[in-house]
Amino acid sequence: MVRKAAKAESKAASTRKPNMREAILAAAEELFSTYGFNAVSVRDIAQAAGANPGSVTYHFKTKDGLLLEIYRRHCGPMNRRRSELLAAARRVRDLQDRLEAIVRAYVLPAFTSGSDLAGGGTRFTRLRAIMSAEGNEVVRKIIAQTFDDTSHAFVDAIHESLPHIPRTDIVWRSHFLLGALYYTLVTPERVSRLSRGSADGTDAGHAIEELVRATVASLQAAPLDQAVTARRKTLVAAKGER
Amino acid sequence: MVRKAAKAESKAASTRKPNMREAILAAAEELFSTYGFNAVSVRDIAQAAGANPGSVTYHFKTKDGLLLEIYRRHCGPMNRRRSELLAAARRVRDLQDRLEAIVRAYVLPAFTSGSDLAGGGTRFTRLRAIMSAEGNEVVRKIIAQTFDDTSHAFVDAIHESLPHIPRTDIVWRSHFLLGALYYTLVTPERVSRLSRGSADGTDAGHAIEELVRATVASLQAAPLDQAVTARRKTLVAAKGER
DNA sequence: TGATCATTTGTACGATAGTACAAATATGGT
DNA sequence: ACCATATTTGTACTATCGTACAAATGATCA
Repeated sequence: MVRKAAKAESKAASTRKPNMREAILAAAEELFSTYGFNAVSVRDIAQAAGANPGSVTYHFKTKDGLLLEIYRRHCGPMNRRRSELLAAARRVRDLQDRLEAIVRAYVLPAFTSGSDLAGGGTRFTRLRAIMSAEGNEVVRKIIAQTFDDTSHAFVDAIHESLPHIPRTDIVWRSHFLLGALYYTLVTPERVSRLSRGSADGTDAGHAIEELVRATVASLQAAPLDQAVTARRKTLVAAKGER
Repeated sequence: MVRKAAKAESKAASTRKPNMREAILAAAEELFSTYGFNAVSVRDIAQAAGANPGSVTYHFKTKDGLLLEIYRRHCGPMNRRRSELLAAARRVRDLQDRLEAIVRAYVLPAFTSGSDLAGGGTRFTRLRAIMSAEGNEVVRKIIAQTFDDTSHAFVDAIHESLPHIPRTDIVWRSHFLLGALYYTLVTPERVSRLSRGSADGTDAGHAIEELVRATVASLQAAPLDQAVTARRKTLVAAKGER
């Protein structure tokens, strides 16, 4: 039915689909990032794109190939943007300001895509969040070979701004940052619900600010080793914890 | 386990041999929490449990019903444990200690299940993480009606310990906590990888400590509204020192 | 225009999905 | 031991999955 309507329209106005390949990519990105990879069928994507299932096979060979292409499309611009912002952040003199700039350089490109239109970055990061949960094998390889370099660069930069914090703790806290970022994009309505309407989880700008502030504070916290010893003094009557 | 209905008619299901039912539940929990709900078939579960596909239908009617039962099995004990720990935490005098105890009361039950075997809590929380990403409708209802109460209670308790922080910020930061918790359980190997082996992402005990410390620090951070003005002061002070 | 190549369509195939259901079997009360 | 019922098994039905492939259609250029 959709196909028929589209066909009729194209005949009447002679407005062909400019690029079916792009339409399929856009539809797949939207559907995958909303329902997950496994829950979306090739036919769903084709229908949403106004295309034929066979076209998907033609352009991307397999469903995994389609996912791969989506990643290829976004990873480059996003990590390039991150590198730029990170380089700029490194040049900030004030240590406190520099740390915040570094965190912002990591978070910002996840919300604003450098290549696509409105919400492109958010959509792709939501997709990454879902894929990391579903544990797709194709994605795992891309992540390891594309994002780990970036992550290492950020950990190093943060470590420079916080020399007294062990690298291990910085890794943990950066990991928490990514988890918080993912979760916010996956279930933004939860924030609205829990705050009883006083906060809007879908407000990307506000989410970034909250996330940056919380992360900077967590990064500056005393590392565990010092914490435990400092804590031991007052913590005696609680539990016989090892 | 042998619950007997008091002389009721045929409908009372007295489970004489809980083995198979339990085996199916355990297998489903393990598979769902590893590969996601959509990627696992009823036949996979049956085979892993050493059962017949028909048995799954008999005991749980549908695949969704099986998922529902897994949630029912864990939600009660976990939230009860949380309430206990939260009540104890509220009685802590020192505000700093109290805040940490509250956060710990939220995190701890997610790792250690009160009802099941070793790793039961971790497994179930991993399942929750995956389900929140996949966006299953059945689960969404349970979450909203079971976990939001608990979440509200924790936000309130935290707000009592940090009266000067607006509730909205506490909601955001608690949200980040849950995201970090989920992500750590879903991809623990990433921590090991990024830390180049100096940290073990699967070490639940250590993960808890890192998470609690980071979260407490983030909760204590100046709220966003005040951030700008507070920042001005330190900037001026820093200028004066140099 | 007609030939050539790229793309889209339509359809089909084998595999697997969730679930239903009758037959077979195990179990507990009397 | 017998019966009633709870459970397990085996199987089949329908729907949908990813993908392949030939035919139809569109576009490009000599």
